[in-house]
Amino acid sequence: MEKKTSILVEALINGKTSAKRLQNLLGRNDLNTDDIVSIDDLVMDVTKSFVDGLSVLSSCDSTDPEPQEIFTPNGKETPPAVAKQRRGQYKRRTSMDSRVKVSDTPEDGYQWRKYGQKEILNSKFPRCYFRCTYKHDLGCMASKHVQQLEKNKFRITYFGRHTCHTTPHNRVVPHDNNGVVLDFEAFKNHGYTTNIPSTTKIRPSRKRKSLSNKVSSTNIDARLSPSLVSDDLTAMDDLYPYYGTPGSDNGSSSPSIISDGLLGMDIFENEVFLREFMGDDVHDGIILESFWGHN
DNA sequence: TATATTTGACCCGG
DNA sequence: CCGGGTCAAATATA
Ligand SMILES: [Zn+2]
Repeated sequence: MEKKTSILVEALINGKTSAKRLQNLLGRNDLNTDDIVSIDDLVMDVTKSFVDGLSVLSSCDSTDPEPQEIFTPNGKETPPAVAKQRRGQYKRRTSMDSRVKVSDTPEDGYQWRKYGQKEILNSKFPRCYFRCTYKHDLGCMASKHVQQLEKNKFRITYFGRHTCHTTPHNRVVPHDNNGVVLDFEAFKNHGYTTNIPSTTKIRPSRKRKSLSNKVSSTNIDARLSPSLVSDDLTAMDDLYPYYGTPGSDNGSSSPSIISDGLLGMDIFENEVFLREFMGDDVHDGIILESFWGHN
């Protein structure tokens, strides 16, 4: 049966996909508890694909005759003509496990690949669909939908989580930029506070170089939301920049840019971002630190 | 050459 | 059938 074949194929493809993701995950040595859970799930998925596939095979092997190849009467294979464009089953849509944020920029530091765009009823702007750039290379299943609500206002819905463990792009190296202002007001305006558990503690650390060496602390405009303020602004001790920009800049040209801009903070996906405001332009820039961990 | 975007067809649940 | 999500061939870009 064609139906059974498609079920079998789907099962095998699921197994292959899960095995690929599992391979990627096992290739790492800095697994967190989330990854452990993922590994468990992936093993279950692979097992299930075998069970499903075997189930299909055993059910049709004795009953149904083998499906014959289709030939034209004169022996030539049926030409696809314009090709049937028939596609396999689409992957199951998962509206669960989604997170939403509204931002004034569709960028978030991750590398995405656009795979679609749709006009949405009662929406002024089209909705754009993205998946992680490393979906195929690393089996990362993260994706997002971006709906522009108005000028400089985007609603971003995230699905799945990044397992690619790549560092977000577009990073800039902050120099010793005295006089830079950190505008934590950006916090409140992005709706992040509602997503931050009140019990969340900023993990203090003395191992790392204080950021106040690089940014004049007297100029820090700390208008953080109350739950995040406190003396734990020493949590800045825990903030340090990653280096490296896969883009065009070589890191030496960035300092002047930084010192001219206004910096704001961003929190997303357990990471703290510094963002640079240059007039109307906002450049997502520096990942400072993973925020609250699971272990 | 290789990778990213565009875009209409395809898929699927309601 | 419709609306929204996805696929993939054609196209663009470096
Ligand atoms: Zn990813």
